[in-house]
Amino acid sequence: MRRTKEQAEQTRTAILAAAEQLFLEKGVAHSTLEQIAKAAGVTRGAVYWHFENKAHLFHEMLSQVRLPPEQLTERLSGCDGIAPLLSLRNLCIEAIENLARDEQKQRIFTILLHRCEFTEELREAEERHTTFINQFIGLVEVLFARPVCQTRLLPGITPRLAARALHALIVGLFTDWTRDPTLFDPLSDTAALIDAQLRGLLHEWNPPT
Amino acid sequence: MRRTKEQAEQTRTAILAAAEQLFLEKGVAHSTLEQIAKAAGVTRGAVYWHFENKAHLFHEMLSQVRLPPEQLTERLSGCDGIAPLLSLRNLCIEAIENLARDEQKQRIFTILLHRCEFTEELREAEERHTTFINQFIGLVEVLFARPVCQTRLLPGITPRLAARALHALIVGLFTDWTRDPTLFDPLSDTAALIDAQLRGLLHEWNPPT
DNA sequence: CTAGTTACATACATTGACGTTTGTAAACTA
DNA sequence: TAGTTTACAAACGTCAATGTATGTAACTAG
Repeated sequence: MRRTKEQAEQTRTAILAAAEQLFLEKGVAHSTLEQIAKAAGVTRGAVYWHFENKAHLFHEMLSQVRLPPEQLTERLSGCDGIAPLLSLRNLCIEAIENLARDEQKQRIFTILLHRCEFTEELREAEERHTTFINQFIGLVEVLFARPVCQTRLLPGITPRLAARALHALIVGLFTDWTRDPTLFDPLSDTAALIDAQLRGLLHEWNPPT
Repeated sequence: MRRTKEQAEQTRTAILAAAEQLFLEKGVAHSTLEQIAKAAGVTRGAVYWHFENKAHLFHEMLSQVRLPPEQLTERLSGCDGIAPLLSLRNLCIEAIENLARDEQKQRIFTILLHRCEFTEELREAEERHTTFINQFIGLVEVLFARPVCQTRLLPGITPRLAARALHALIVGLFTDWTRDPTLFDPLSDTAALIDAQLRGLLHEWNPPT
């Protein structure tokens, strides 16, 4: 009954897909490897063959959507041109719209935000997540601190505060929307929401309509 | 070894406190009743005497900080006076500042946001949570929809969108801050952050300094 | 063609968490 | 003050989940 290499790869992705679904439905801690195996049409033997344990399986699942850190840095510090703020704005809008379009990302972010406890065994995954977030905030702060940008910040708004505000809004939108997708339509409302936030942070923010 | 009534109440609160601490450290699903009992200086017998099971214990823990729905309604629809928007603004600021001052609230909200999976057994708690959030958003939307307020909304911003934006910001700030309390100082920065958001939603938002 | 390896399935042993039951002193109550 | 109830502790039985070990058929390299 041994499978060929590409068949093995298929069962591996089947296990990942089943885990995704079960984590979403019942939470990470409450999903058992037996259930995952069954949902994938295999036994636990297959799961243990492809993954060390549940934590590693979870980790591999996250790697499917996590964009490498370099890419984020590139995108954010690459906003060099004439309009770094506009680039940042478009990046944020893109991020949310991508989430709205990619169903797998939706599932995985829903799991991250609502269906998992960051405890000891998932510490590695948590650290990656935290690192990513801090990197985002840091890069945005640096961007806001550029002379061209900083002069446009309204009184009382520091680069650091602006970066925090923007990230909080994005996280909040993700959180609310994954909890209840009928709350708003990311594909039509995101730009207005991001622009509203930026309008409150900057002088004369007039983005393209 | 039987205790008096008030001693019994003490062990009850001791169990709740121990649960709070353990949920925070290891997550809800990964905390066992045995560990909780031990941390409270009792045995599982005491836990089962005071609480039906872990889900009910969790629920009771939440009830310690959840303000009753009527109170929220009262506060929000009670913003009748001359300046409903200012009342709303102050309410939001207060909420975050309260969190910053009350360590128990911090722990419990951290658990809610980062240390629990909303699965079948916690469904009741999740529903209460969701209901509360939806009520908040609904009430804020109604507030923004009042003629006095709606005329001040910037073009492209509907009452619904404004309510979503405000809630998303607050949730994001809670989420980010409970994850890393060094990110900003709620007691000094909150007002600026809320005002920035409102400034992006409304005409001529000039809050008191 | 055959040895070795791969990709699993199956079986096993262990643990641990839960819920329940029983025991029991001390505190109430009449 | 005797009986009753309270507030637990301690012991029991059960089951589910994990990790591991073993079995095995098919693929593959030489």
